[in-house]
Amino acid sequence: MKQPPHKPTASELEILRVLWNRGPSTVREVHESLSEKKELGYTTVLKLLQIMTTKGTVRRNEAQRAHVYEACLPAQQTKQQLAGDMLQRVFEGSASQLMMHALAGRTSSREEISELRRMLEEHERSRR
Amino acid sequence: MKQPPHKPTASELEILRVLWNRGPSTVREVHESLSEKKELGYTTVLKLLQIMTTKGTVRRNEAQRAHVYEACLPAQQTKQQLAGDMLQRVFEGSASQLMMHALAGRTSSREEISELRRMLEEHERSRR
DNA sequence: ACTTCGGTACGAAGATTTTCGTTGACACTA
DNA sequence: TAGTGTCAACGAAAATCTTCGTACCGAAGT
Repeated sequence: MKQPPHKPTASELEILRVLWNRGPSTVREVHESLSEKKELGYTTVLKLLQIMTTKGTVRRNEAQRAHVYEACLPAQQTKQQLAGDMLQRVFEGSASQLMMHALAGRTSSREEISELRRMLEEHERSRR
Repeated sequence: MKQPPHKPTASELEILRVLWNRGPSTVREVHESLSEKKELGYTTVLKLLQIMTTKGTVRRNEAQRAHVYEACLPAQQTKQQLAGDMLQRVFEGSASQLMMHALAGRTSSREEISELRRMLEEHERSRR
């Protein structure tokens, strides 16, 4: 069966972020990367990766003794899915509402703001 | 103990949205509102509301026989928390990335875009 | 008084997530 | 070859979420 892309859980997302940043990695590598931030057993990471494999979130290459995992979908696609999901579930599709709440309560640098403006331009241009 | 505001689960969010839209409501009212979208038992909603009460997500007024529930926090605050959380967890704090992915793969109306631009103006103005 | 209706409370089952401990395979090395 | 370290597989426990069935309670009819 062709399953729709699963929405990753919080832990799965942490792992995906490592895979996106590092590229294909072994369990050890993912574990080391995550350990910098918080304590977490090696087998915990292994199990997560195994589950994600059965879900089709990641695939693995077993050619080496230490299997090498990589995300099935590009970061772009999953991030877009997550953002779109929240856009609907929380902000009823209003992107400006989403942005307003994301920006509230933080100080954005001048660069951030001009980047936002640039992105908006671009989006508008490509729209038609 | 003073608990930090809980991040609502998917189901809790659906309920919160009803409470935000309708204002203080009875279980029946929430249930009816949710039933328009999907089938869901009355007691399921009741239970959820009870759990949310113990979590401190909602509070209830028991003056009437049918208790009246309302969200403890204003929509604005919870939404801000959710958006900020995703901003960090998925986009490592980059608002422009968030916006790019939120806008990708959907056609935004001209109004939506100018609304975004307006927001950005305002945010920039209030920044200094 | 008896029944019915609209409500709460409670318990519990099933699903999913998160976390590890243990076992056993394999390979390197002293 | 015995010992040590690295790895995957598996099972399982604990926590959390989601869903409802059942029991019980009071008010309103009849």
